[in-house]
Amino acid sequence: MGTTKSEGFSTETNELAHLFKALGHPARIAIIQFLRKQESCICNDLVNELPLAQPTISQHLKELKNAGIIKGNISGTSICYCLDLSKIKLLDVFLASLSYDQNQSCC
Amino acid sequence: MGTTKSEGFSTETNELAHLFKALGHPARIAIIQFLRKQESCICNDLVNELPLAQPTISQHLKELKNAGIIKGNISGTSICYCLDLSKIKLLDVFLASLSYDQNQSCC
DNA sequence: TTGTTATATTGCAATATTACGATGTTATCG
DNA sequence: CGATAACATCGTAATATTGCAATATAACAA
Repeated sequence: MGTTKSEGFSTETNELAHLFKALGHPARIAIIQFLRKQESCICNDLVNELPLAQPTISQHLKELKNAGIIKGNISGTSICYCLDLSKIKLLDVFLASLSYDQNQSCC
Repeated sequence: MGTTKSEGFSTETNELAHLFKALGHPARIAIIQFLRKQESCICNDLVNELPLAQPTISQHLKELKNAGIIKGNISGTSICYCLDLSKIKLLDVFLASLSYDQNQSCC
């Protein structure tokens, strides 16, 4: 155990969980907030922005890329990372679907 | 290590990460999907719906409650769990804020 | 070539998460 | 009262995550 049991759940459920999990770390939220703030999406100075060592940041970027939340292009010596809005939209749709039902019958 | 470093990040960043993390497991997504599907929000038969043992489900419910995503009221022998939409809305607002900027200058 | 800059990968220690059997707890039923 | 039903909690094994130093790689500059 320690392993997440994914067999009994639908593909959609598993994908949503995987995306949410990728966002479930302050460093990764901070990366996304920084990307949003940036004019360009080149983020070479992330190391100076976050209170984490360079390998740790690299690891978090990898996880976000793996989940499909950001995409990166090599641009000379640095790398250009940008948000992939299609995945964000998936999450947005899911969360929005929760607000429609107002069966507040007991709570 | 193994411990998440939260000191260097803003309160908002940490809270968002904490909420997303709570959603980062298929069982917890399934619980929320089930809550959405239900007419009433009494969810005593979650044990029959999910491919997990009762203590495991109880643990996941606790985590969702801890994050403030669901709230539970005792109702006789069973417990009534419902979504707390205010937290959902926080996430919704964050995700929506990512879609406004269209600085697709490189990717 | 040598050096520098930007990033990735490896390896590991510390800690967290997941899952579940066993066992509590609490309310209701007979 | 005792039995049952619906949870919660405890304890623990297996595995995952986090963070970083050390090291590798790759592109460019001098």
